[in-house]
Amino acid sequence: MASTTSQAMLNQQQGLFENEEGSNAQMGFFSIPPNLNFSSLGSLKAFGSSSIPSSTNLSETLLPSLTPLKHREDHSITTSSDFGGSQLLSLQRSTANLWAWGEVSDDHECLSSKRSNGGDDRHHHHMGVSAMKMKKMKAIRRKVREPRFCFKTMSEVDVLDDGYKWRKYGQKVVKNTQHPRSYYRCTMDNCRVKKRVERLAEDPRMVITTYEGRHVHSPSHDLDQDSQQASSHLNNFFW
DNA sequence: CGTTTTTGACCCGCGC
DNA sequence: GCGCGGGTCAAAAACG
Repeated sequence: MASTTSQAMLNQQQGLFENEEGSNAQMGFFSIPPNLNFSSLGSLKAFGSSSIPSSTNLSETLLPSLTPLKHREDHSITTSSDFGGSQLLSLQRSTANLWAWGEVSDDHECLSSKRSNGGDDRHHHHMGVSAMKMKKMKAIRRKVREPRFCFKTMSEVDVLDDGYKWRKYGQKVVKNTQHPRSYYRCTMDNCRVKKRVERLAEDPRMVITTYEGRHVHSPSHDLDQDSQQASSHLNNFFW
């Protein structure tokens, strides 16, 4: 099985994030420059609304080194150097960009940006808790949706090493796709962060990773001082 | 032997 | 109400 990998160096990544209130979420989309590899991204953290000044330009304030991506056609396919045998490409497509501006809550809805009026589109409530727990805590309804952060990468490996330890708890074949979606949970107890990994149907080389929740701890797999330093500007807003 | 993965069952929301 | 699709559970298997 593809475990974590330092091979998962990425030439380019794109991401999408959402704050805690899903409906009026403020979302941004960024691309990560080639000089940032995934290991340094590993210290990314899903943010909560508390840490995000909602009225500011995210791409400017939060991610100074990340360039906001405009909707555009990109033809560039850059062959990478190969990292330990795994060859990576950096490729952007307009369809991918379309996806990125969609909803995070459902990957298929990601593809079709379907929210139009800002009325009551709270119908997909999609909670991040299991049915069982939902039953148990019937009284305590938590309507606060976990913050989510989702991005896609061009990678041969499905599960990218983000510095945290994950345990797989499910796998589903989603409709109209040939690649299954995998569900992971952070192994740290009391930490209920989940992540979801799947390959894009249109382009199986693309891996979509969706994080949900915030870690209540630091990465288990320790980063050396340098890499922490290197991504310190990210740490203000992520994990 | 403890931990993780696999995988079918189960639950739930939603559309018809 | 029923069926479908997606998310999670949990027992068994696999792994180290």
